[in-house]
Amino acid sequence: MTPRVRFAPSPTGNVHIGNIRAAIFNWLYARHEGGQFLLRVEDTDRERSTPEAIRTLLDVMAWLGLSYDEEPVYQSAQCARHMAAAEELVRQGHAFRENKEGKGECIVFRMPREGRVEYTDIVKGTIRKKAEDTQDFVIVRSDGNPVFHLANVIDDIDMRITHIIRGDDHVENTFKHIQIFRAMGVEPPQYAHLPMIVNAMGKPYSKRDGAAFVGEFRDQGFLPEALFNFLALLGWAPGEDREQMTRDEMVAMFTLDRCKSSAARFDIKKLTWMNGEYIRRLPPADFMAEFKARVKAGGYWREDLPPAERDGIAALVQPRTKFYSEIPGNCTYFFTEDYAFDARSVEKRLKPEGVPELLEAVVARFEALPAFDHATTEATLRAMGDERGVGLGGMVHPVRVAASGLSDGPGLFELLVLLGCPRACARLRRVVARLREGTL
RNA sequence: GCGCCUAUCGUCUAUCGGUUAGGACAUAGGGUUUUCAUCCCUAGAAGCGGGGUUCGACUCCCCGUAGGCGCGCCA
Repeated sequence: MTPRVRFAPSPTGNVHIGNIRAAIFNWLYARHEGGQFLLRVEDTDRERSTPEAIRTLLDVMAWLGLSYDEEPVYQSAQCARHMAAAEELVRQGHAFRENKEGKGECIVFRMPREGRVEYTDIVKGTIRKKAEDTQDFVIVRSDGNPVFHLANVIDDIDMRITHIIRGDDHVENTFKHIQIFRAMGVEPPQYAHLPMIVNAMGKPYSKRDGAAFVGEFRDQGFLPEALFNFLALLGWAPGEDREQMTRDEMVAMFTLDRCKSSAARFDIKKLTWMNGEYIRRLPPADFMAEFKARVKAGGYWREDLPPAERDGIAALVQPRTKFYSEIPGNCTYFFTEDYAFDARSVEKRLKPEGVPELLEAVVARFEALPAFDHATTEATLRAMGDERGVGLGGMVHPVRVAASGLSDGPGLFELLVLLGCPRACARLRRVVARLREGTL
């Protein structure tokens, strides 16, 4: 029998990072085992389960590449089936009607009165509980609607789910669930409860800890591959010190018995590092697509940019980008003459005595150059640095700040060549003028 | 309160009774580079406490301690 697993979120408009991690583990397990990964939308809460919320859920799944194998099941459509099951349970004596607190008649499921209830969790081992520590629970509300436990189990039966991989917060529910399975005459599936993801304080990860929803990571410019890789490593380690892996590699190595059972802290620094790794390895065309979109959104994009210049800029920005939302903030000077000057850099590199004269001298030499390329610009500044006894650095720093407004970024000569001689010299001249006016 | 679960560097983790307890992120220092990023090198950094079992415990058992989860006519 091939394994069938499912991701069963309730669509609330945002998909929490902990939730999607469960989806990832289910997906990896299914793909590793050659089984099926199914999606069940638990949309019984009609208020929150709006079409937009469902849309968001599907978008997030697609973004992360969490492909599912059959048409999604919408739980709201299964209500009649749930009720029929409840009636059956009453008929069999596994459940009974009761009017608690005068709210009207509801259906209560009977838990065992003696002995113990236990199951073997693939990641946590055997978990057991004395029957006396369990309690009967409502499966159909007095308003006639099935409760989560009932709906969840009946749907899992109907979908022929073989392995339930979900968050740790469900371990207690599992005692209830396996009893419903048995009462329905169905052998319970295998369970694997994943550790929770917690924040830097070790508390449950929430909105207050920064990005908590998948959409926020996407907006900040994290790559789905990086987020997927990072999340897969929270509670799972393939061994052999493997960390950065392709999706195929993860699929090949994923097993539930290598999952840990203790909570994992979400370390945004490591995610950021990993994202930088993924961005650096991106094919230039892929980077360009996002680069262009971000620059455009920032209002800096110029359609008239020659392709060579455009590609050159992206090539310089790509290796320095850790996440996309750094764009275009870290490279506006490529697109506009009205770039911002970093105050500390100006103070350190442009304010010292003699800088205007130095920049003027650079302009004079640059404009006399027969060719304006990496070799000639570097040779020029190197020679000037030697003549003045300030070294190459003494030339590069002021020129960089004048030309870009910043003291860090791509190599100066790459930058100058991309700007071209006329534009670069105009920038230096403008800086000289502003320094003399005292307007910088 | 009751029940269940968990416990290795600051963080993610490896270790399935015998290791100088390994790797990665982060941090610090150094090298390369015109800066930044990258890259390379180096350093510091861990088995919660107490009992057992064993020739030998991070590893198995028990007791503490701490934390998490659950105890809804929420999901």
